[in-house]
Amino acid sequence: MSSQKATISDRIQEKLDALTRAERQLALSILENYPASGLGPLASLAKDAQVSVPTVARMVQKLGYKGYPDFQAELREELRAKAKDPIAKHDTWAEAAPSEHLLNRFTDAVIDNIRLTLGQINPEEFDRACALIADQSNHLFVVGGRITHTLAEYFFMHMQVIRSNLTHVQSTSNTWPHYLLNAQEGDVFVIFDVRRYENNTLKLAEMAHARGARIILFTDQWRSPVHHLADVSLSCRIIVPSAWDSSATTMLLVETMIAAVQDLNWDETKERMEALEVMFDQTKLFRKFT
Amino acid sequence: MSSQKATISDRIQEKLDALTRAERQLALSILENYPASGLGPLASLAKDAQVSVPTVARMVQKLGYKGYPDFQAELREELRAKAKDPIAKHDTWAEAAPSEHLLNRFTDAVIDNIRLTLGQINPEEFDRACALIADQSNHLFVVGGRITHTLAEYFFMHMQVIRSNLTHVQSTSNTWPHYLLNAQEGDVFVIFDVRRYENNTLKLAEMAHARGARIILFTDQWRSPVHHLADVSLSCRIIVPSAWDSSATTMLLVETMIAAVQDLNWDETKERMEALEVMFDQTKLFRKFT
DNA sequence: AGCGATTTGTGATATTTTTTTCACATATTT
DNA sequence: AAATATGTGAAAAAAATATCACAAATCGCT
Repeated sequence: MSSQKATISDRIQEKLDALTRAERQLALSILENYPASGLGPLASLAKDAQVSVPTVARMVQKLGYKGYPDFQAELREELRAKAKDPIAKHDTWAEAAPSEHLLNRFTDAVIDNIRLTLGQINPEEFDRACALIADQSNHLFVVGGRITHTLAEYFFMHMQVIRSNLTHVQSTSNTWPHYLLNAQEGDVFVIFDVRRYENNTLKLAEMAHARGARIILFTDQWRSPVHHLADVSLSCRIIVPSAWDSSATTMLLVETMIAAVQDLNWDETKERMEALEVMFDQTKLFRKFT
Repeated sequence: MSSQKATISDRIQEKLDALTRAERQLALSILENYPASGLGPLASLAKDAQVSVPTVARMVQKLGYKGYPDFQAELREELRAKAKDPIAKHDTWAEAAPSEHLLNRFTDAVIDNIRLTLGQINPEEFDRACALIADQSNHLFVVGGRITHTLAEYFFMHMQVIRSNLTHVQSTSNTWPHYLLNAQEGDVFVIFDVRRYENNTLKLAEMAHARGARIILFTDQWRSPVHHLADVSLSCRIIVPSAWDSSATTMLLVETMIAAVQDLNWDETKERMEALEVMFDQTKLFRKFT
């Protein structure tokens, strides 16, 4: 059911035959660089199309709009819809459920979060962060807060396999100052801090920064205050139709980073992974996967 | 360095720190559905961002434009340029990165996982699971394994706020048989088990099942053997271009379930949540979010 | 080619909308 | 407590739009 709403572009092309010479000239000019030209003032559009002002006014009414602003509003709406589109062709994600079902609304929101988050990411920064983390000559500290400690743990757990020389710090714990005693210039802190930002985390970041460590921050769209101290800030959108915030997008980034670091260290990691496999087989802790 | 001219989006992000709270709120709103919202009248933009008209006027000048129309003109120009650039037509997630960049490949895979996972979900089963979990007369056990224990913990942490009468069990721990002593008919087990499936988890499930408990299972596309015992099985696709599997989709489902259960128990939870808020404010553990 | 009908542009004007800017009260932050 | 930021309501200025009448151009047709 491609009930795709007809775009203005479609509408123009459809009516192209019913238009007069000057109007057609105008129409083609609109399509020329669509939809940018239609979003400027009427007079500019007229000038661009080398057509008079009344012609434009007459045509938009012919197309069925109340006036030029009306026409523009729909163009903007179209742009809005298109921006969200890439995969939004799905009317629903869980097709068996109505679109108002939480499954669909929640997923919509998460996809949106992913889209917006990735759109704002700076790949160079991301790569730089991965390189920092992959370098085993720096000690790696992983820091999580109250909500984020599961993400931190997830990240830490994988890093344990990928590299050595790392520590997991829980900022809500009161033992963390001890860890800092070992921190030195050049060490790397991966810090998770989303709203509501935790003062402990900020303090820890400040001390780490003072000691010359580099900070990679996973935060939300409003950015933890830690980001002033961070070498690389990755801010994720976390809004969902829930009383809670979503960590799904952050999880995606974390996993991507794990994969990237893994790739960088593949030569060594390979052996570790294989060793792990053997160990699991021996202990019969896991079933063999076929 | 890319010779791409800096977009307004870039510019906003760059200056994000130099902006005040309301301005930042506005800036994020502009980025929200970029660039459509910036192309409408100033007043609408202000309304969308829930910000006053002068704030908008002040910000665009702060960004270096002579006035709002000036700002809009550049937005249109950008749109024009983008439409002409054949390379920009690529639908990448991180637009600043080539489509072969891991950020894009990984995200593609996850979106795919989400799509396929949601497509296979039975909403009635999902709702049934939520209802079971929301019912506080059943004791709730949350069970995680080696990899999944972070997800289990995440789920448990939220459930602690939403309801009482629950226990977190780690299947890899050897203390879990003790928990089972308390399990009785009608109790609910939420079990996480993805490949490689863990024998301990299976045993635990068997015992729980034998005692008449009901099982809700989060697993992967190949399904843990536990699924034979489960009342509701939610299987998630977890394949990504990495040596590891992805938990992002499972996380999405878990969060959706948290939101759904939250909704079901909202009357009671409301108070708990508010109490929590007050507590955080008192302890000054978190900063006030505006 | 030439005629009538239709379309289009011109220039002006009225109308509406939008932008800009104020001063000041209220919030918020430091 | 002081400094800074923000919203309110209003009003002035600017810009954009909608219209009009009429002349010029174009078109369709014989």
